[in-house]
Amino acid sequence: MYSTAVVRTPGQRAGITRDNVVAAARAILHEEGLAAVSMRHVAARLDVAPNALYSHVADKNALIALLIDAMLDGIEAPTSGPWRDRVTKILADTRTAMLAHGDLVPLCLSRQTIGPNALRLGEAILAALHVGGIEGEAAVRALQLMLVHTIGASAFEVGRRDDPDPVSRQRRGQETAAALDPATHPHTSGQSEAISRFPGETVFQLGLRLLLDGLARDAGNQ
Amino acid sequence: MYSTAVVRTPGQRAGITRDNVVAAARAILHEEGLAAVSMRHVAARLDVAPNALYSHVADKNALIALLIDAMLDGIEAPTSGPWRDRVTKILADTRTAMLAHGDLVPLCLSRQTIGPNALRLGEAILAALHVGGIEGEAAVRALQLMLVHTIGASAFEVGRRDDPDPVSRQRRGQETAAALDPATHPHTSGQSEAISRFPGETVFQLGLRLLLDGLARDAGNQ
DNA sequence: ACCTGAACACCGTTCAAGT
DNA sequence: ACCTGAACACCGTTCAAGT
Repeated sequence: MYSTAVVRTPGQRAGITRDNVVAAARAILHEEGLAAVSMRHVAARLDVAPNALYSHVADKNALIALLIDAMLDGIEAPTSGPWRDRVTKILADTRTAMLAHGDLVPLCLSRQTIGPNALRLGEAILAALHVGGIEGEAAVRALQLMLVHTIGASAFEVGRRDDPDPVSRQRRGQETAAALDPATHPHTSGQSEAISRFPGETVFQLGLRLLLDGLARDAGNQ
Repeated sequence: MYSTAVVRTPGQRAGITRDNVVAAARAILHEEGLAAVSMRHVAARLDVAPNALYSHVADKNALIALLIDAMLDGIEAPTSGPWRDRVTKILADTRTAMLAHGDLVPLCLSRQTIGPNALRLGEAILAALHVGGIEGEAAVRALQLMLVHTIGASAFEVGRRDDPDPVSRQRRGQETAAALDPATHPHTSGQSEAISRFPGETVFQLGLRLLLDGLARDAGNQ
């Protein structure tokens, strides 16, 4: 497929654009996962030398930032309906998009994403909060709070989904059997089954509801 | 310091233990950050060959898991006082520990941590929730919800703290100026200052309060 | 401006061998 | 069981050079 013999000499151009680079990276991300998204691998798929990418992207970090915003591409922001429903819809769609790109989720929390899609959806949420009487700095804190919940819950879910049986995996590395000892860990041992599960949709909706309830109440009290 | 000439022949032992490996990794983590925590670097600090570590640790993944649990080492779980204060104390201390080991935080969300410290603190939170009338599966979901918030907010904070001016950094890679256009992004442009800030302590305490309020209310209604 | 060749300074992990 | 030597198959990035 890719990495067929390159027949270009130093002076010739390959006709690569930044969109091409991002598209190739996305393809690799979906087909082989984040670990396979290396500069060299992306370059090979485009049939260019590894360092050719640096003409279109500052470094790998910048490429990842582009991938993150591209993940939010299809999400639309409703402009009508009750404000809480609007917020919930946007964040639920965001969660769905993140679950489809699991590898990328942990990176979303640890870097501020200010791509066009992130800005568009953030603006829509601030607009909806405004309708609900949440404005100014309070609205920004509310947005950040809900982003932490949405991205955090998604990362939590992906980690458990992609790592089916961490108990038996980690057992040959730590003394985990203590969790099952009712003497030292009565509550944990009784709920070990529930702990190993993570009903993502349920927890996401529950947390978002609790946050919105509280935020709406705080706004009303002022 | 390390990587002085190794004078051991194949048959001889270096006397390394797993605790030594973890300690060396922690030292590197603190002094040079997560990126510097490589198997080869850790081995060099212990004056052993890179592959010698595999006698004490399954792979790098297992080493990271040990580092994560070690991060929670000093946190104590209160056994008296109001149940909400107990939960808040444990999670606030967890947040503090995470902020001190910023690099590690994103990894905490994407992998289930079942080391002894994580289990100990989880048990303490479940015990406190029990006092508050939150039991069984509801308690587990409450715990997961609060962990998502605590770890998520920490990751959010670290990402912004360690990346001081992401706007000017990413500007040479995406069209971010749209955020400042009042026509398309009225709410965002008006709050761009507040958005670039993230008052970690405030947001953490706010979110935890809202979650606990809601959880307590839900428990009372049943 | 865009691309290649070559290189630098790294990675994690495995395999065979030594005591 | 614990460790070394050597190797495999990779990384991201830079520098000089070509058109």
